Amino acid sequence: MNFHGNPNPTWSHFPANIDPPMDFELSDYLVFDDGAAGVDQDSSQSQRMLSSHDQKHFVGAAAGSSGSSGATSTDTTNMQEIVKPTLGKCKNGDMRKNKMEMVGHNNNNKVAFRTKTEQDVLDDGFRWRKYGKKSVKNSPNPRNYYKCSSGGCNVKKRVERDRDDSSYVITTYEGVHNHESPGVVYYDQMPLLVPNVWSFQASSNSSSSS
DNA sequence: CGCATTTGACCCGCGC
DNA sequence: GCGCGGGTCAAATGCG
Repeated sequence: MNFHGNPNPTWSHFPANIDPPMDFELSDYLVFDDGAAGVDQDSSQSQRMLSSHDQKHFVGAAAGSSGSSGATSTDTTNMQEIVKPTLGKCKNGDMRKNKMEMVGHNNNNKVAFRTKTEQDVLDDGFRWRKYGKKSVKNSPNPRNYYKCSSGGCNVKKRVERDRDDSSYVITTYEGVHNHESPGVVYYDQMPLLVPNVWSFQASSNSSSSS
């Protein structure tokens, strides 16, 4: 995959007041704090069930466009809603703990998006290296696993198509980038780093909710 | 040549 | 204890 040649914008770095020039539709946005891995195989179920949840926030503040990595094709992007599930399913963070460890608890931040797009992989401005692909039982579509290719950055990402509506892609981010993205957007002299936004949201959510 | 992708094997947790 | 399912590794391969 190529994020650089990808005509898609870095859709995740969203300055609040910029029109999202994207050709997909962000349908749902989930924040999983406290390391709860509720997204997993239940991702589609989660957000579906979450849609009935009353904690919804519009994504406007975290949405926008980056336009740095070549936002070209665009059409309409409708940010719909942010749902904060705060699920507590917590399976386990990393089963291969003997081989790799979660560096810091930043990795506990999990965010899942459901995005309406024809593309399999959305360009979020970061460079991802695919390290696995797996067919999951709940979905006819394979799930792809990516790691941030930046050294020292242990952010992971899962991408799968919605089993019920293949026009939707469910992207799950795990962890927070400890670096700026190649496609970082400077907005008002401030680099907008999506992971930071997520981190902020997640932490603020968790902190404020308690 | 370096980096990304592919893909089968392996590991681990969980449920029965 | 065993099987299943999900997640990760790592060698091979391809591409720029």
